[in-house]
Amino acid sequence: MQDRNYNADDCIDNPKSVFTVLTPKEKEFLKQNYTCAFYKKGEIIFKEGDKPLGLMILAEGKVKIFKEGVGGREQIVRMAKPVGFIGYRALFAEENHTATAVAIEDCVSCIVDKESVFRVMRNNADLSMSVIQSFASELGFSHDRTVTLTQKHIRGRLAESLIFLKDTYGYEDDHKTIKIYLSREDVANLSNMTTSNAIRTLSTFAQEGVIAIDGRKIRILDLPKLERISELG
Amino acid sequence: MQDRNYNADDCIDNPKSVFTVLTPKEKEFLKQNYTCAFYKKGEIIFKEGDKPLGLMILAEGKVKIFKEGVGGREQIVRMAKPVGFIGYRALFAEENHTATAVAIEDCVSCIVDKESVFRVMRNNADLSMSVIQSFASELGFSHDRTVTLTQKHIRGRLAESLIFLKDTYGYEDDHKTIKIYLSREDVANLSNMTTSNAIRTLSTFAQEGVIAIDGRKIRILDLPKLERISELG
DNA sequence: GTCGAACTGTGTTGAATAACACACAAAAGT
DNA sequence: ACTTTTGTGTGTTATTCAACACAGTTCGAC
Repeated sequence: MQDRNYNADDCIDNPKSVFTVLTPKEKEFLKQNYTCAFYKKGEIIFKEGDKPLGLMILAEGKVKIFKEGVGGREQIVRMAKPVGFIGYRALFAEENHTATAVAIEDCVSCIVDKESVFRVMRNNADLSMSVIQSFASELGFSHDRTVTLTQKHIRGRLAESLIFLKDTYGYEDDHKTIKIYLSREDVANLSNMTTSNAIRTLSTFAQEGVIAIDGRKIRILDLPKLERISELG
Repeated sequence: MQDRNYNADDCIDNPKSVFTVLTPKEKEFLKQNYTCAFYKKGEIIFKEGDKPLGLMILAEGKVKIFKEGVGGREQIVRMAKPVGFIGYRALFAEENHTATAVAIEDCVSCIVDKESVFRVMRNNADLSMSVIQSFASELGFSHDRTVTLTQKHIRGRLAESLIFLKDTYGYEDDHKTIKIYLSREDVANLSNMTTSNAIRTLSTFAQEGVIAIDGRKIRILDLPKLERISELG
């Protein structure tokens, strides 16, 4: 965790961030009240129980957010991508973090001081509405996931997870390879199954020609079929 | 679904509602832009796919919100109580409803016109912040639920559901009976299990002296033990 | 009050999947 | 280069729980 030569202002000026609704003056204000941090792959960004210090914006890299369940078994509840918030739920609920965030690859994250965020939000209703919309979408996603993970069978759960990863991170230049490289264990923790079963089911999908596996690289060969598997449960 | 002699202004003036942060003028404005509706027990308030018309406030009664999953099997994602919002996720996400709401008992609900809500929120940051906080809490609850429903065993899931119902609706005057009367099927749909297993497990709990059952009336006799069952998974 | 439908309760069977055990490969540290 | 650790892959066993079947009971409608 150390600073690098990343241009810190990028995440506030980034056209894909929610900050596009801000006035130049407000952007300037935020830029004066934030710090940037670098995280190596595998590093913990925040932990269950930590107090949120401010609004964290993931500027570069990918992050998994998970909760520890029965017997320390982890369930991934969210996958973050740039440019997006991380740890904002706890901040706005005025609680400590109820989940842990770990860098999947090297990351750059900016933290805007809590007071500054709240001050800008008081004056700019558009920002508040953006935050509300983020929450509303996220909650919808969480409800969907609850139903999927509890009701679908292993194949359906894995298929849906692969589609979710594709939708979230997109493809590499070949338009087939999912643009994120997870361990089998992470795939399992995302899909509510054991690592063994994730490995087994991925192999089966590969045998059936739905996907191709090369180490952690997963290529989707037959998306319609994958969607069908996901639908059927 | 018909109007009754319920004093419609109650839900906006109610000290437990989020509207306490409004100025008298703003309250007056909202009161001029909303309608009230009465729903009989078992009636559908809104359905998956419906377009949200405004911000619904549950003024009286209890409501279950559920999603249809694999093979039409329903999963209850939320239990609403007065005074609280219902159907607000879809409204703020600018989507159609992704879940269905059904009255568990006779209900009164007020709908504040969408435009009016948004207008007041633009001018009153406190209201926006209240909405944000509602969302943040709800999302935390949903994440918790995902982990519970996927990882805990039947006994743990049922125990947690009973505690959840107690925390949400409280006790009757005897300080033991949970103040909501659900069918075994609803208990099952809340706890991700079949009706048969809900019945069976409730019986077991009763035999063990943890709870007492009298029809749909459930009395918690040994809360610490119930909490232990929930903890263990 | 009577009928039918929905709800509740209990036993049996079978399928899904977690748990475990182990072998091998790859990566990381010394 | 060697060891240690971590990740991957595969077979076997054990357990949980859904599915099904059926009987009794309560509730609501007529």
